[in-house]
Amino acid sequence: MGRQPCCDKLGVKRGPWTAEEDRKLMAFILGNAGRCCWRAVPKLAGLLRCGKSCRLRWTNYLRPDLKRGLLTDDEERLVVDLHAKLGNRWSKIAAKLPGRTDNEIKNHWNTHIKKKLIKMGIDPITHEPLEVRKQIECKSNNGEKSQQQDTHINRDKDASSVGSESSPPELSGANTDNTTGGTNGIHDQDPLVKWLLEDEDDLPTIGIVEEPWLDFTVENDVDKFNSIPSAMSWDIGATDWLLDYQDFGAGDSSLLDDASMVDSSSGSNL
DNA sequence: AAGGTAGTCAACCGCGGATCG
DNA sequence: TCGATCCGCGGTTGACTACCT
Repeated sequence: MGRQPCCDKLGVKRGPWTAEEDRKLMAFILGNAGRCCWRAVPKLAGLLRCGKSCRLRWTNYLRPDLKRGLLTDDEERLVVDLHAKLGNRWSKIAAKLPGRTDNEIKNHWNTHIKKKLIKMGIDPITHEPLEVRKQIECKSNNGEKSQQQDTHINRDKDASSVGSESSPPELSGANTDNTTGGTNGIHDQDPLVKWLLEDEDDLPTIGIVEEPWLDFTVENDVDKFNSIPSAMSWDIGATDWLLDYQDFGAGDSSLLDDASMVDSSSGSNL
């Protein structure tokens, strides 16, 4: 493809992860949560991967708190609403859906929700009814600038624009009352946006647990983590998954190759 | 049955921001 | 203050699968 590899080291493995690699990564992270940076993980875990690849594999697939399977209708609606407010800021959206990853939501958006919205006659970019969009484009062609597209682009580019943009598109998807347009500061009063803008500390508790293993960054204080009992990570709601995972057995090379196995083991869905 | 096409999703890439010395 | 390093994010790719002809 002509792109430079993210890791210039020769011999770094790429492509799909094997069950053995998954096992190594899981074992290392669970045993050493927070004790080093991602860059050091592959070396210490005995993997021929770059740290970035390890982090991605962990956050998108191996994390114990992940749900698997299709998004529920409620989750889809929430994604649509959040997308209307935030645009393609998938990580922010994912942060409001416990157990879902930004990658998963992004994929689901592109493969499912986008089409649904179009079928419903809603523009997946602006969240305006397509008829309204056509009218706007007509106006735009007559010399009037289309605020809709610009607004969305700005939102994508500038996180700080949320709540300050001049004419944000209103909620769409389940909410069809999206033709009212916005006024300055409208998002300041929007409970959804308020919620979105809350600090991570203020996340609602629905389905969210403390996740020390997720705080696997270089900033973590090594001593602090050393002081945490090694079993602690598993006392907070994700142990069932681990138990199921372990039940597959170390000799089961097909482990995790089949996503459905993980689906059934996680057993959770909204 | 075989080949082509579309859909899905895991994984990769490069950029921007945060942090550190 | 500045440069180096690392991480996280969003966009994109490509392998795999299902469906169609």
